Amino acid sequence: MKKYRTHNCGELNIKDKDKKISLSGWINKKRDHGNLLFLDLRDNYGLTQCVIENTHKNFKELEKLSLETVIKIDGQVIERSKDTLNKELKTGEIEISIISYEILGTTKELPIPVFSDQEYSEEIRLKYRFLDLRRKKIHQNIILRSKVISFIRSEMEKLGFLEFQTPILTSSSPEGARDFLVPSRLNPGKFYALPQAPQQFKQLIMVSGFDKYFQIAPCFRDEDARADRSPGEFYQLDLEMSFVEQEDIFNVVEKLMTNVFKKFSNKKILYEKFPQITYSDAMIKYGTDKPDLRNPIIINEFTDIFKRDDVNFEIFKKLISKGNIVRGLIAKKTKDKPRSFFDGIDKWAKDQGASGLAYFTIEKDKEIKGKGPVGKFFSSDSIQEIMKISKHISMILFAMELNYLLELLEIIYLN
RNA sequence: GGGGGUGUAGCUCAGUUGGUUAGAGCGAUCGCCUGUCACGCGAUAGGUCGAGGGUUCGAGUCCCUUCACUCCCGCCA
Repeated sequence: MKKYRTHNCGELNIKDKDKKISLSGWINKKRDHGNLLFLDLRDNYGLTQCVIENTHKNFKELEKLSLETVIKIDGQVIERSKDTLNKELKTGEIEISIISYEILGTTKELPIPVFSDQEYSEEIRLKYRFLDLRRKKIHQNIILRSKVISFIRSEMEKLGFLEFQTPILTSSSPEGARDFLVPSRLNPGKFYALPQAPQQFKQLIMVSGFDKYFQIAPCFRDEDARADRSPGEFYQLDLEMSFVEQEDIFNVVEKLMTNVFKKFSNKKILYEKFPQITYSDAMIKYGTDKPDLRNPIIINEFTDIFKRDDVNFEIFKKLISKGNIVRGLIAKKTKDKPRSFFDGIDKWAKDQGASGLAYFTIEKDKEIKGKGPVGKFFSSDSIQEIMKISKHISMILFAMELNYLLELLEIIYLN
């Protein structure tokens, strides 16, 4: 018998029935029925339910052990009766009848429970990082990250890339972000910088003729955090190729990204070949150089509508004559929204620094007409002209400046 | 650097218009319970209401200062 375990907590099943085994792990959860105790033992690989009855000499001791105590259990694999199977668990067809146990590590009272889906503030999670990383979801995320990175390495190698490490302590490079600085003991008053990206070193590699380089590279930037941006330090897949054009690089990255998502995600992959949009097209249609193409809304050009004689929106007409343009969003299913919905959007636009938001909804009862603050300025004909863009529109928003529109996309999409 | 929000039990949170002894769930401790898998039931312990100052007969609640966390802006190829 091995000292700590013969199996891990995720591998025993009905085929191991009657085997004498040993497991080591953390007590994930206890269910104490007084004369019968269930104890879920957890390790990196999974959970196994162990069971002991009050006729056993160790029953009272095991009952007293607190969660997260690390123990070794010697026992026998037994088949669960049909009505006590747990299909949620890989090991749910069996359980371990405890023969003896040994405490490997005790615990104080836990500041945060491991067995819980409750969310905790980052502050408390980082303070007790070792407990946070024991929690199921976080633990599995870390395992997933390891597998993704390892997969990326093997894919890059298959594509003929060589992996290089580059130095961390370096001199400052003239990039946009502020450098992290590390004082030098040997040169008092002088500092190393941490690399914002492996820029200089990979260029050295490439001019030395190594042809294809990649690195899962640590990058350090001394800038403030954001909700979606870790402060200071992150990793990026960094790559360089020799004697190639833009398309060659797209081919490598597209293949890699689709393979990663095919392997690790169940989500539908929308594009094997990434859509290519020029910067100017993206700015005109979406108002951003990183559009989310799952969002069907695009920004339309309405300057000509406002030039019509049967449209009497004088403020915009005046601005157009000075060379401004009018662009707008068409939103669906907004006709029956309460006034507060529109006021909310208007207030939001003002919060963003705009003077306000011109909008109207379209009524289609007897004749087509515009409703809302600026609806009366539009003739039936001009609205029909707008509806050529989409038959299903019910609201239209105008703004004179592109920047405000792009963020409106998001808020309307969500509503 | 600027603006907003939050801070109450170990954790997650409630606390009305300023008014008696500040509550709940989970966790902990103790007791009961032989088929649970978020087991169930009962009891007990646990509080500098972030800190400091002020207003008031009286402050978790109002005001000022300060600290921490958090979100947004700035910043980040």
